[in-house]
Amino acid sequence: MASSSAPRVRFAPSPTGYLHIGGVRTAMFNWLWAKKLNGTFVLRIEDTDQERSTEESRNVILDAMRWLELDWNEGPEVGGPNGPYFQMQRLPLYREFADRLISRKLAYRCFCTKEELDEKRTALKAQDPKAQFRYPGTCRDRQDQPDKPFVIRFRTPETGSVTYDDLVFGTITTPNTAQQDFVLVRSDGVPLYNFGAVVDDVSMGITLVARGREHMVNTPPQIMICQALGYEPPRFAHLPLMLAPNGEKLSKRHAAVSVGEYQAMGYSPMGVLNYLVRFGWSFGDEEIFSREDLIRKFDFANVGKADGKFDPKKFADVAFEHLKRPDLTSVPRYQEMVRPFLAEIGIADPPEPKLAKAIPAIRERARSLKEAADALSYFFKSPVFDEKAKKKFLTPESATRLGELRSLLAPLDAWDEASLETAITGWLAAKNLAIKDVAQPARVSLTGRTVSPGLYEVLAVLGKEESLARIDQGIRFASA
RNA sequence: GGCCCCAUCGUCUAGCGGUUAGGACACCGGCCUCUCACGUCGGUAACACGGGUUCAAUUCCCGUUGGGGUCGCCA
Repeated sequence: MASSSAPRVRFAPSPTGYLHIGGVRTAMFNWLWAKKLNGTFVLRIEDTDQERSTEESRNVILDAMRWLELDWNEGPEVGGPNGPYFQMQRLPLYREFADRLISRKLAYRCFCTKEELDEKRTALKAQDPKAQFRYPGTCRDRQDQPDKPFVIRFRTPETGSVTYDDLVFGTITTPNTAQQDFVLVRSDGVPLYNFGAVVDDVSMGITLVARGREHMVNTPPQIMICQALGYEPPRFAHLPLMLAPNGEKLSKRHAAVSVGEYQAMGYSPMGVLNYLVRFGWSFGDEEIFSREDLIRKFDFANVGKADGKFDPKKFADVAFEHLKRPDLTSVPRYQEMVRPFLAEIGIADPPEPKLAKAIPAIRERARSLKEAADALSYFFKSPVFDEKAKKKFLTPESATRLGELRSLLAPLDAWDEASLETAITGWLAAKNLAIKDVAQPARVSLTGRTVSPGLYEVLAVLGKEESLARIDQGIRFASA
């Protein structure tokens, strides 16, 4: 399927927590690029931090990816020709690549202990807090000491520079003096990020690495490793950062940052994706996109360079737009998404036809699926009365009106919105009344509250029998 | 501090030498209206600063200022 020009991209989260919305944006940009160009999206789990990696976190991340419908062509559970897709299962490969570098003197064993180095580092910092500690090169040319544990360090060239052409930032040049002899493999044989990522990227045939700008500093060392290994480096695209409203690094201190929280709040997957895609990327003046739109329109050429600040209000609005518009969220899809939220409030199995009729009535006044469930509740359960509303609108005088309304409705055969409107407006005209004279008492009777969709819509969704029963109850309350 | 990056309304952004600097969110008014929404009309609001280049700079170059990333046997 994939032609030779089709990109191979990847998303490589570490399973050390939830899936952060910044990570979602990175994953999505990669995914969009693969979809657009018929490429391959690889999901790789970077679990080399054994202290912090957990299986639970891995599952949370995979679930979030699935919820967002960012499907991967190769990776956990789907497999693929370049597996395994968990770094801890690829240890022999890293060993092999590291040995290659050592035998060519491009890397060397370092027997300095972490303690020794930490001591030197803290001593230096104590002397001059602004000084940067660099590995002094103690083991660069030292003979092997077979009994002692060692890390493997990269022999960084002392002159020259690394230049690459970033798809977003353009040409970036970094002097090699900015680098030290960094560690490739820990003393326990587990690779560090820069080495593991490069070995995997080259062995998995990754052609473009798109990731957050915080990784820009890792790119020159990674290119060095890549070239030392004898591979052509992939291309890079760094994405501007999503900061908190106050300009700090966005964390849970500032806002909800995990996908799971937005799912729980009742945002739709496309609501989440649409907000995040517009963060750093634009397509003229367009704000709202369907998934298909995005695949067609996305391009790294339209990714901006400036960091931005997260805006929960805008996020909520974009999410709402997706829920509101039938062209973006079909009624069946809406039903499927709102059902878990209905279940949460005790409406376990709402009948499909009624739900399908109710959704168009509430969708433009529910900013989230959670609000939608609430707005839908009285269609499926007895209304819960707002006491203040009851007192204000279900009065003895309104009892008369409600009685008349009931008499009007009781003989009606046609019970659709248009017929109800015709019948009721005719009656009002004959009685020289306005709809507002009867709407609120009727609304409170039918829904238990003062806020709801239009009266005719509510009646139509509720059906004749239920509507009459609720009006009767309203009359009883009003007369009491 | 070293290295790297960035700079248009409060926020997300359009703009790719000549525009009344556009859109969206938020905010403030009006309209619509059976409530609430939706919708709709309008308003407030931005090119950080200083030098160049050019007939002409928001746009190109340099500097200043401001902001950010990163300096681990984390990723």
